[in-house]
Amino acid sequence: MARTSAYHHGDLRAACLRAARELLEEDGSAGLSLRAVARRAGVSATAPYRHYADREALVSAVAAEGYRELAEHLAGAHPTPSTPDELATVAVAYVRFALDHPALFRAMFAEPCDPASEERVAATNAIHEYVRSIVRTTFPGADAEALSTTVWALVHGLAFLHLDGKLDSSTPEAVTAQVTGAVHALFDASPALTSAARR
Amino acid sequence: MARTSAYHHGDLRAACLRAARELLEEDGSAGLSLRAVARRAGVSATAPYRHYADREALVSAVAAEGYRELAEHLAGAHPTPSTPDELATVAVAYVRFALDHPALFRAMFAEPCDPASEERVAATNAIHEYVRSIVRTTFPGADAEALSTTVWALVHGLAFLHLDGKLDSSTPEAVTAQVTGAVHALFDASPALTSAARR
DNA sequence: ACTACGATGTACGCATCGTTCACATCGCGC
DNA sequence: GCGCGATGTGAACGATGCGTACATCGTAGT
Repeated sequence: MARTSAYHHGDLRAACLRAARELLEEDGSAGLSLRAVARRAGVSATAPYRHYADREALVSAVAAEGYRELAEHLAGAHPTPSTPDELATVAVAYVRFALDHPALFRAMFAEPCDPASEERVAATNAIHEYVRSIVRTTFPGADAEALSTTVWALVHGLAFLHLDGKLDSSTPEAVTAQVTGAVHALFDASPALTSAARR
Repeated sequence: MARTSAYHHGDLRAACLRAARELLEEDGSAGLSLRAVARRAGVSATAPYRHYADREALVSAVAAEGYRELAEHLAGAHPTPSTPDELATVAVAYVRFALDHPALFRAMFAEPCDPASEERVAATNAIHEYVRSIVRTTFPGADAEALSTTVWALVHGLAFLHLDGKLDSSTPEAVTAQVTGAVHALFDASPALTSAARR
């Protein structure tokens, strides 16, 4: 905590983000108050306003960070997926991320997300583009646009259903099996999709 | 507003629910405060506490009502879907519902949803069972459990992605085409699923 | 007919929150 | 040195969730 002085913090912006992340993981979205963030950063209640216009801006920043981490996490699962199996691995990583960071994942997707935050739209576009590129290499003949949103939707829906306890998330294996099965169900249709694109 | 007296409201419970629904559609989830609900019902700020333990309980009640309406809406789209096309119609209705009642839909799914609310889990179980029954009649040979959660996840994900503006929701036709296409992509795999179940 | 009681609302208070505004304090460029 | 812009402080306002004590009603039992 490189504090430049007793008065000035040094890097309040980053400290707020870190505090916000921690509060999110600890107390859920409800616990994320600007005042609590300020408290945790050891700073007055109004100091964060120097760096974030309002609570929404802070949440957006946290969400954007979450998007970046998600992207890293997916890339970590498999750098260059090019088969349905490898794609399934990435899908499992997506759902795992949601289950490992439930409050963060909800903050990323479960809020109105005013489109004004460019940081946010850029990050989500990156995710979409990433999925698109995977689909392109995995199914060169298919309609990449349509198929990528379809697979994204499938995985995204699985993540939310798991988060809401609608699906069996008791063991990592159960989740893996569920997600892998669902992805394969979709990809067994790839020949049909491919021919449809050629038609 | 059958008010039994100037003092007693008559049916505050129902009035609160109605007010909450209205506030949700008008101001989004953030605008849903117990005090605002009380105000709209023309009653003191703490009166609703007689009927709902806390804010969370009210939201749960609204969400449960939302689940019931969703079920009705789906049934209205097609009473007894038994082909992929008819199932796609129901899927479109699902996404439409989300887009027509964004705040309500988010309240239904985008919150931690403590599993203590039986009203809520019962309602969501009903939805899941409904999907399951459709899948069973549409694909008698398939693994109904696996396939139904897969299709639910697909549609659910599409709904959220549309809600978040990640997909083109500019015209109803675009939404319909998107959802129909995705569902068909999944169902073209049904023979594979069926054989897998038999294996 | 009266009365006691349980259900329903009200009045009031407390802690917290988001946000604003005037002011204090620091570091850096002149 | 020193002045100015960036950064952080403090008090304050209105709104919120929620708890507690009290008021008011319909009604059942006498």
